Amino acid sequence: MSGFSEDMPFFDEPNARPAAPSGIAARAMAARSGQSNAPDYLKGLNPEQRLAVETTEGPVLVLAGAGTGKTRVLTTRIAHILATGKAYPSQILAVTFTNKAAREMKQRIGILIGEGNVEGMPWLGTFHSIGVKLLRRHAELAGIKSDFTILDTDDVVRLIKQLIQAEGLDDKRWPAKQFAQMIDGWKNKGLGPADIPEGDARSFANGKGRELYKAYQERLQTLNACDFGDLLCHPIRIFRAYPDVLKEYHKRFRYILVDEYQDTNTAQYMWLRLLAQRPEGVGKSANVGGKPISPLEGEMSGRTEGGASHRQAGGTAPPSVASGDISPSRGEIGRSSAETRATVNICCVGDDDQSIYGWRGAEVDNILRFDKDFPGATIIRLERNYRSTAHILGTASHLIAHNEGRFGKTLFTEKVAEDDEKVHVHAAWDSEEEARAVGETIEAYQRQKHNLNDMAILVRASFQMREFEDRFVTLGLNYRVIGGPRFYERMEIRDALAFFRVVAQGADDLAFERIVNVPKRGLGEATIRQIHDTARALRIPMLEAAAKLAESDELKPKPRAALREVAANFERWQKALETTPHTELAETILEESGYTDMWKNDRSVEAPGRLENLKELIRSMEEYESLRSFLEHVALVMDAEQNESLDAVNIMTLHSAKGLEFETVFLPGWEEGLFPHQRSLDEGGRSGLEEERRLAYVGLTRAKKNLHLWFVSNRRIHGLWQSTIPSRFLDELPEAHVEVAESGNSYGGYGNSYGGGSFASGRGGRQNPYGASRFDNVGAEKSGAFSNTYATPGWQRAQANRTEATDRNWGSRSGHQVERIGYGETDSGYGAGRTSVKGRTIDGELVAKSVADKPSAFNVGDRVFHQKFGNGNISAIEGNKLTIDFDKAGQKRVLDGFVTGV
DNA sequence: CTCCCCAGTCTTTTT
DNA sequence: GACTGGGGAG
Repeated sequence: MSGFSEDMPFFDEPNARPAAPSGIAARAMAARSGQSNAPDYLKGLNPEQRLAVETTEGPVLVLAGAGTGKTRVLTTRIAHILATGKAYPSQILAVTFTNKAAREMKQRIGILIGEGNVEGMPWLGTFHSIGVKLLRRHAELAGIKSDFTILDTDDVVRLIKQLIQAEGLDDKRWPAKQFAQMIDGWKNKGLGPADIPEGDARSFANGKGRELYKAYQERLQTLNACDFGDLLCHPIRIFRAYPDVLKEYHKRFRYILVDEYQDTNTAQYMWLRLLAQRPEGVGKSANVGGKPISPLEGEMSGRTEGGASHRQAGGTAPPSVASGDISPSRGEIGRSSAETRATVNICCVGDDDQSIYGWRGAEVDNILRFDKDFPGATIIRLERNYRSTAHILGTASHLIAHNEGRFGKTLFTEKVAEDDEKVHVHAAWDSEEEARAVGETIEAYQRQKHNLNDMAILVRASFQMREFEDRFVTLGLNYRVIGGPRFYERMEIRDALAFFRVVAQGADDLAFERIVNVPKRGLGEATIRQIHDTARALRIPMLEAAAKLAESDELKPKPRAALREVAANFERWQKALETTPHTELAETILEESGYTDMWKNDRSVEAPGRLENLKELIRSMEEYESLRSFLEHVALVMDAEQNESLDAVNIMTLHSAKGLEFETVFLPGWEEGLFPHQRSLDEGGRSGLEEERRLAYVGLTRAKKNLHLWFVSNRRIHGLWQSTIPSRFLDELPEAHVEVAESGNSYGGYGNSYGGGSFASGRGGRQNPYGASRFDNVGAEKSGAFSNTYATPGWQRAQANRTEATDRNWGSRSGHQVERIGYGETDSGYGAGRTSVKGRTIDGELVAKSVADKPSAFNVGDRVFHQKFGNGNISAIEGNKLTIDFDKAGQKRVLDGFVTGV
């Protein structure tokens, strides 16, 4: 609750060190009393874990393989430092990447040392949230005020677009989004406008890249705003320019801990180095290495002057250039006697094999280079896996062994049960069958009393999710999608926040622009430009400018009145800010602005959900003290909460599955082009492939007991059906631990080809790896159960699209009986829209049979129920397509097979 | 100023 | 196939 503990005076004392045991320490000692043995919190750790916890001094790298108790080590280590009185909670810097990880750590430390004491850990958080904290304290050193706003990606893109237009450039030829990504990339490397490579600068906006970047930074400054990258880059700049400030933090942070170190980017690396790198060891070794300031300083100046050449020489890993500079001096510190090395107590935990974020700037090199960066580092490997069966581990290890350039770890487990199942590999004809078969497998597990919550489907790309969702809706199987669009990224949330932002900070022009004309008030481009110009000319915020304009006669009556109302509204709300509780005020704002009404009057399907989200937003505000503190958290912290109480299958991407574990895991889509993804191969070459392989490794190691991989022969990509070949990763799995499904939910057609040594035997000159006749036979045996697969739009279209080459594979299909057709809940489902016109030429007969021969059993006015949309009344019928007015979801067109009479 | 249609895009994602 | 953003028509 009190955020003041960090400002406790003892930091000013030179050799401040808790002399007497603190409350926690005392308690830990009490726990230990009576036995000379380890305290409770150390019990149950294996020897390696314990070493990682107890090696508190000096640099430590913990290589923690999947499922080896990484978080446990991290949290216990903190507890240990606290309990032994080595530092106060406020003297520990612990950084994570995600809020989720930070939250979990806080919670688990709380369990170890008592809830109340975690409050005293103000420096446990994400890189960004700690960055904000630093920046709020020293904002003026970065040229902004400490109440700066944090812009998210959307704001940034809009801002850049304005700048591009202001430069007189074509914003179509030079997309703002692309430039935003470039800036992000530069900031990930810690590069300011002056530091970026000439080539980069030239490649955008007719060579104006650098100017644009500069203009962008200036604009941020005048807006008193930061983007996410600045939250790291500003502190770095401050630390470098103001050694005194840095020194303050050197004194403060006795212990530094970093989670998921393999995911750090260059900027985060620099940031850590600055904080970990002590020029002097507690008063004694000021002249060791002869460099009073962090050696990074040298790297810095080098880069500013000869940035371009430096970068070329350094290739993709600029810091390695720097580490060359650093190592000698560090070496001396490292070798110097133990008493002077109260310096680099940094502990990084990570797994090079789980580095999957190279594409957003993470440098695996950071972790691979750790012992060079921090000479004398202790490297501890955690290889004892507590999660998965031997088969799963064996499979994952064998796969990842195909990568070069890794530390090399071999996970092992001690629990080997005879009845452990091997890893299953299944083949399916197309993605729909894949979804159907996975659904059946899930239901089979469910019948064996497995919880849906313990099962997960992990996909490579999010478009794969849809088919599973569709299938599960028709099955009535509960599922939850994890990691979709973030709560605060939704339009209504962002709109609402924009209102709040303007109220809290009248100078927030971006927010103002977002909502001046929301709901529509007839304030178009022309009026807004006028506000803009006035604001620029008078150097005042747009809100003020709007108020001024409303009082002048420069506007036509209509916009003038509208603007006057807007200005008056904000003035009123800003006044109320002092007196009204913030949740109440928020509600008032949304009411009075007409925003809630706007959605109430909206007939679209999403409207009710949006209103619900707004309510949720207000509800979540209650946890915060003020509107301002809420806004700060919402920018950084807020994410959609999931309904944990519901028993549901989890669907998510492989990326968002990192760090999670499930009893049963399904990994669909193991095909060349999708996984490994073609674009990774094209853009990343060999290292791209290796990152994909690590992603596969992450996927495999999520499973505790049951693991099912799938690949299909046909997949629809960008709306087109394409035949695919099995992923090369399947070839890299060890036969001893893998079992190719022969029957059951999958067609067994592939079994033999695997037995022959390769799934992908047909790769390259692939004629017909799935063997048409064999496949047909299997299909025929099961026609009763499976035939409806071939009535799907995908099938229809595939037929329409078929070519000479694929023709014979399809040959005998069309004779199958059609039971039900199409997707249920999308209006654009089967038969609707343009494609049908073309598609029918070939499969006209089939369509005619299945659709036209089945007149709808419903009548206009009937009350029906739909799995996804709930209850509604039929308002029109056209063949088997029903138009239904749903009570909640609004009007929708749906096929009759998907509703039942009520 | 607003609405609608068409064209272009479609890996992964945190903060 | 589906979604977004821009341009053109009303």
